[in-house]
Amino acid sequence: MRLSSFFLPTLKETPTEAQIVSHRLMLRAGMIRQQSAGIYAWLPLGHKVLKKIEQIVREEQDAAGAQELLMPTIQSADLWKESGRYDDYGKEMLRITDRHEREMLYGPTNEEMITDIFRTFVRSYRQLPLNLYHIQWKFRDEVRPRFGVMRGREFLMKDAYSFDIDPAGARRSYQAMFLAYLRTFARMGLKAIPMRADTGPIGGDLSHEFIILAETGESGVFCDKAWLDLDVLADAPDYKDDLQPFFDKYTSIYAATDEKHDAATCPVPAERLESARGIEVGHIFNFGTKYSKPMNATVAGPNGEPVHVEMGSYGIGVSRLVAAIIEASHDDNGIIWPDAVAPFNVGLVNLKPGDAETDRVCEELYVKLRAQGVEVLYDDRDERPGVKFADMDLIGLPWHLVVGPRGLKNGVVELKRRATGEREELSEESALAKLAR
RNA sequence: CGGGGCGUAGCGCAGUCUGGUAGCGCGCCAGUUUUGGGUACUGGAGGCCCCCGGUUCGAAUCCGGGCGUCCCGACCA
Repeated sequence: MRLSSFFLPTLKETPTEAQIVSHRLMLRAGMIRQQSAGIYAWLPLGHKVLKKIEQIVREEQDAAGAQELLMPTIQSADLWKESGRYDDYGKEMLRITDRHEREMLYGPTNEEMITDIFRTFVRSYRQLPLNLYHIQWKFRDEVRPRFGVMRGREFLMKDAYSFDIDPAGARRSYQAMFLAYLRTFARMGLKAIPMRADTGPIGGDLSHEFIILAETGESGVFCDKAWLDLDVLADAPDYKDDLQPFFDKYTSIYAATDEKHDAATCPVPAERLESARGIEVGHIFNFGTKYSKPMNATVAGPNGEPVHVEMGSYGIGVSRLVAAIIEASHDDNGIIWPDAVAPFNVGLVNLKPGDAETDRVCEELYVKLRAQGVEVLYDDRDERPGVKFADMDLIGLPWHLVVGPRGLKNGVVELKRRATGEREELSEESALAKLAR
């Protein structure tokens, strides 16, 4: 993509409404535009990141055996009356009346609907286990939306729902999602720590929150320093194997939010205790038959008798993750995207458009990089070098490939790693080799 | 849902107290200049001063009502 034609409305000044760093940077980097309190339009750069995150979530859900479908954002109130939540959910649920005076709602979650789909089509325990998920916009009418997309009213969420014939099966489903979540966040370059959680209004008896560490996080967390050295991707078992040992290992290492942490009873000695800030980005629940009973979702068991299915639900805040990643990865100059979620891999900076040799080398690099499968944002604008460097740092692409007459005179281009600020002068060929995927 | 703040050019703000031709910086457009970290100068475009009503010869400014938005608290992925 050529920056001269890319829709990227960056801001030099910070809008006053933005209080936290991710919100400020998302506005300044031209990623989002607020349309109403807690409701945002995603501009091209933000949209690209959102899609990258969504895709990693999708791949890990698929790998764990979940299947994607897509349910609507607007739901009928009837299903919610059946589960009893229509009255329980309160003002957070946005209620809508259609032209026929029918009660509708903009879904804050989908347990009822997925249970309805399940009970319509699944008749036998032989069709289990089953895990269905979708990635869809949700709406919760927060009293006080804030912090940009971190706590908006409209948000993109992946929610998965598991169905099993018995509690043992439900536990396996839960463990598979537990593993999938650790892998998902690790792939995004995040350190995510599962913490035992209250089950809240959704109910159930087994639940973990996944908290990623970020200096500017909303809540305080305490954990064993052992967490910091764990490499989940290297450690992860195969989904076909027994996941219990892995689950036991990861649930036994101490971690607690500050509400639950008690210095007096903490099993971790002070020198091994890490105190940090964190942001919740995922939450998983096992809630047994909470919905299958009132909504009568049964399958025929091995002896032919109907059995209420055991369910669980598993959420990841996809749009929140965009902000959470920025909270965890930025500096004074702007965003620092982890490679896996960066909107482009490389920012190619032409320091002197109009200079024949500089233009020629840039065009060549632009073509060759893309041929190598590298996503490139080519800054071909007629702007001052300072403007280009500042914008490139702000939008945080992982690699900056800087081409100017001064370097070309010596046959070199400059490659900068955004995260470390490390710069290296090298030949065009070596730069291409280094950036090859 | 309690308490507070703010709505003036795309963004950041002054002007409101004390009513009298609507301003500044950044950005944008044209030109000159500059050329490896947001350059300098010249010229220009751009405003239902949040909305409705009232007071007044005259309202961005005073009064009443509404809406939007942000912050603190309680609540939440």
